Amino acid sequence: MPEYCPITYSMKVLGSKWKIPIIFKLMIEDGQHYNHLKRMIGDNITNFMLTKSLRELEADGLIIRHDDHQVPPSVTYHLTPLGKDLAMTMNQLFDWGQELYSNKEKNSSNSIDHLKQQ
Amino acid sequence: MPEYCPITYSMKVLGSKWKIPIIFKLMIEDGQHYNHLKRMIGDNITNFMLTKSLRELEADGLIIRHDDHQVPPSVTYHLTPLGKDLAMTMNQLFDWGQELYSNKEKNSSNSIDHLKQQ
DNA sequence: CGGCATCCGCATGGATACTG
DNA sequence: CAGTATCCATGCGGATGCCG
Repeated sequence: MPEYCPITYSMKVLGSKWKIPIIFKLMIEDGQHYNHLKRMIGDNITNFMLTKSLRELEADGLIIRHDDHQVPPSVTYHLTPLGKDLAMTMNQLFDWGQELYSNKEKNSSNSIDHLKQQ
Repeated sequence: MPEYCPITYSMKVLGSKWKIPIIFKLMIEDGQHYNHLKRMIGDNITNFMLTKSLRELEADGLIIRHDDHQVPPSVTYHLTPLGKDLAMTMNQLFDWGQELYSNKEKNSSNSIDHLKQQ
């Protein structure tokens, strides 16, 4: 059964744990090498998950894997136009995330204020 | 350890399976009753998951639960301003999802074309 | 350098039955 | 009508080790 809602479909493609960080890093600097990407993400991603995520992003047409066929291996990853089109949406999600966060902070401090008044 | 990236934070809040459909339905028609919402989503969501999702969305400040304290029970769910602020982002994700989908279709038909040429 | 193979724990989500 | 309470399956993601 196909996925009819484009939003749900987008969430499926972007929703796994490391996809957004990867795309975000490639937006900052396109054409990064595997290990450079890994270091930028923070080194807490395993090789397995990084490779898996990159292959899926490639299959979904968001990035392109460029292999120089050298020894030692040299592979770079680039955003496709489709991948780059995510920039605007990312910015909006970023802004909304900050709003969400400050909203939560506000609620927390309200609870603290409530305690202080006792 | 807090979540420092607002985008990743947003994805955590919106990422579970039924959150987006729920918000989307409330955008179409705000103030829906529990069972009406359930029917609109398609009846394949269980009571357990719907309740769980609604409670989490409420805790995150995206929706408000309004209980009329009647017998029989009458409960409606409304989007908060924060929830409504998602509309623009949703629209962009919708457009991008369609782009993503047509991109995939194109690749599929290319494969078919390739086969046809043999 | 840029991966892949394997095993495994745990969280997410589903099925079913029951209730104020 | 609007939920709860349990139990259970699956799959995502992590840990570790090996490879061309």
